[in-house]
Amino acid sequence: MSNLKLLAQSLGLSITTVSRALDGYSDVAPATRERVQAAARAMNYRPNPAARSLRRRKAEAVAVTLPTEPGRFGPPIFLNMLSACGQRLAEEGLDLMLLPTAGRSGEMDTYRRLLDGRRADAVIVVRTRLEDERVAFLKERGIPFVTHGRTARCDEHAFIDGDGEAGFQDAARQLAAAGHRRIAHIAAPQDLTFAHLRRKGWLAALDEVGSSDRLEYTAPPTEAGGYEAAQWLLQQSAPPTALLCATDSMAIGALSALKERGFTAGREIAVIGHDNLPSAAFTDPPLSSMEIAAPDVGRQLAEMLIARLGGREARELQTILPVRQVPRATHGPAN
Amino acid sequence: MSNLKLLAQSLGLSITTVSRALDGYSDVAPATRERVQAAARAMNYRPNPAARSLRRRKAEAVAVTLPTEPGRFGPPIFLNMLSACGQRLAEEGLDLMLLPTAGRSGEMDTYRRLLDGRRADAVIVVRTRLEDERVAFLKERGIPFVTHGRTARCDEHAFIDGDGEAGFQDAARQLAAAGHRRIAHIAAPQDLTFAHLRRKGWLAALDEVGSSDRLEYTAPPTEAGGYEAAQWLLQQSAPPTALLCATDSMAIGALSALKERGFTAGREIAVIGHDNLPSAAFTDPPLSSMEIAAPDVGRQLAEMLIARLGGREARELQTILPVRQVPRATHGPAN
DNA sequence: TTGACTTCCCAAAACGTTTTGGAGATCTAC
DNA sequence: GTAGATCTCCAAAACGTTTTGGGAAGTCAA
Repeated sequence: MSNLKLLAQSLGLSITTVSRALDGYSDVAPATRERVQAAARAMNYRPNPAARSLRRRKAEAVAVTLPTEPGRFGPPIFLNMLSACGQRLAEEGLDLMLLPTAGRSGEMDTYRRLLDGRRADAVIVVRTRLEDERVAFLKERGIPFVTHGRTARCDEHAFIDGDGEAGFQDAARQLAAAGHRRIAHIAAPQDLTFAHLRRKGWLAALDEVGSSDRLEYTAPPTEAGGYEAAQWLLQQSAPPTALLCATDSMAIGALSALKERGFTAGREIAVIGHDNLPSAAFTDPPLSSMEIAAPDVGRQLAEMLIARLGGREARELQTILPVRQVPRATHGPAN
Repeated sequence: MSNLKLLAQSLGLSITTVSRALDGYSDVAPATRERVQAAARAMNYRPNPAARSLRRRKAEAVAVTLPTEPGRFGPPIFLNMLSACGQRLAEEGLDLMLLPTAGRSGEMDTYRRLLDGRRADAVIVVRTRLEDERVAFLKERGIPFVTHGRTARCDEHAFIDGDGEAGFQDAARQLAAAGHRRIAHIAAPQDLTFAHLRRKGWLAALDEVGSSDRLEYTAPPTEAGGYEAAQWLLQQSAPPTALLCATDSMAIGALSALKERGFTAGREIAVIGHDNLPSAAFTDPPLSSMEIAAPDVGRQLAEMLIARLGGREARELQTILPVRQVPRATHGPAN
């Protein structure tokens, strides 16, 4: 549209001065600065982002890579988080790029292209795994990044995560206190960090209350996975009286399996999930769940990214958010 | 990392020739071309995107703006669609930018910034409204764009959409054929095009079968909205025997309301939704729904964008995808 | 008056591509 | 042999910023 040259000409100034005036340098007279700013507004001048990032050698953009496994992608609220994150980044003049990666093999290719091409100044990594090659790669290259979820070596990088371990420990403890003795866990694949930690919390609570049963079944983190898991668990010789599910999606599948076998969740068998999906309040019976007790994970994520880009140490940017129980109707006592 | 200058030096060629060799121009000798390409691979050269787009005067990026209304954002599968779209765009060297817009007022600001700054060559508009100022703005500016969903004047722009009207007409017709006489509609706000069209399909079917009842209730397209709508409809003096819901989320809320009043969906009262959410198969009873009968809306969206950027006329890029019924257990006959 | 300091401004050189407008060979046809 | 065609290649000029390294006035102290 309009550029510095035009702006400078129309003001009878040099490009340099106009540029510096807009950037608020101190070596331009206040009067001139205001004149320039007014003119810029009038011509609604916007710096050309390509030219700017060419010169500054920065992309002024953050990328988030989306592992597009066959099937669904993560919890449905995920887009909301990204959206909140993008909103905060935009305030800082940073674009948010969506980088879908096809399958786990293409993932690293995408990363290489991304970084060789300097298309982003920083990266958001989601769906972290305990041993995450993406994280290793980014650390080796020295690119700032923040992960959504922890890894085995997360003491060495910035991350934000909910305290799923404590959440599951709490939940299992409460179930035990309510008289449950066989508290089963419906687990998600254990290479995913969140799944690992939630299981760990469950185990810790079992240790705590001295229960020796270790009923569990691992399945994909979907409704179908939860259904399959519940089916299997219920046909054991000593079936569980409570199902602690890695995600609400799985819990919803489990509810369906219970119903099919004539059980009422919350009476014969307790069910608890995690994520507090919008639909959790509307299952039958309404699903007891838990959720991260912060309204703005996306924004916090952006904040950490910005801090990291500003040079803050990764060690100072490690947030574990508390998880709050959302009791509804399915966590009832053992009968 | 490495640039044309280095590459040219190491090959004893000029920058021009290297550039043209990589772009496959015909005025460079085949032997040279291959030598250059090999060297580029070896040094894993990637053109600097900022420099390229500065010179080409193109952003090599597509933006999608996300209206972040308070609360949830659209159907949960949405991110999957974007992901598929981004994947196809990446093959074409186009980045996908996420542009969250805060509230309906900030929306146009975001658009102006986006386009004044030439940050994107094309735009994806989602959650279209019947009278959509975003569309008007883009058309006025002459920026290529594709909408996901129709508008009142969609004959003048590229769009992709499911045939919700036919889907709802089918569904209502089938309900009538099964003996239902009071088929109510749980509508989403009518400024949203998809909501308008689905309602229209419902009305058409009622006309067709000569039903004069026009039971309906409009609410936000969420579980809570569906719950509220069902509550209201069921306490009318002549309550409906079937609930045709604008979305599965609403249908899930409606199911919950039915249960609360002691009804079994699919027996006393039929319920049908739209979207075929992953959880629809696991509600109690499993929710009858419908869905777009195409596996790759996201990819098709990308394809249209690419065609549009390639100069194809908007008129030739208007896709209405058929909607397929997904009968489960809640569309049962009137008793 | 002079020299040192400020204050305000600017010309020119980057950043890494693409594109324009040839230039020097080599070949073809007469 | 020579005029033109044809093949290869290249120097230089963009694209629109930011940044470097001053320079020309004006101010102040001696």
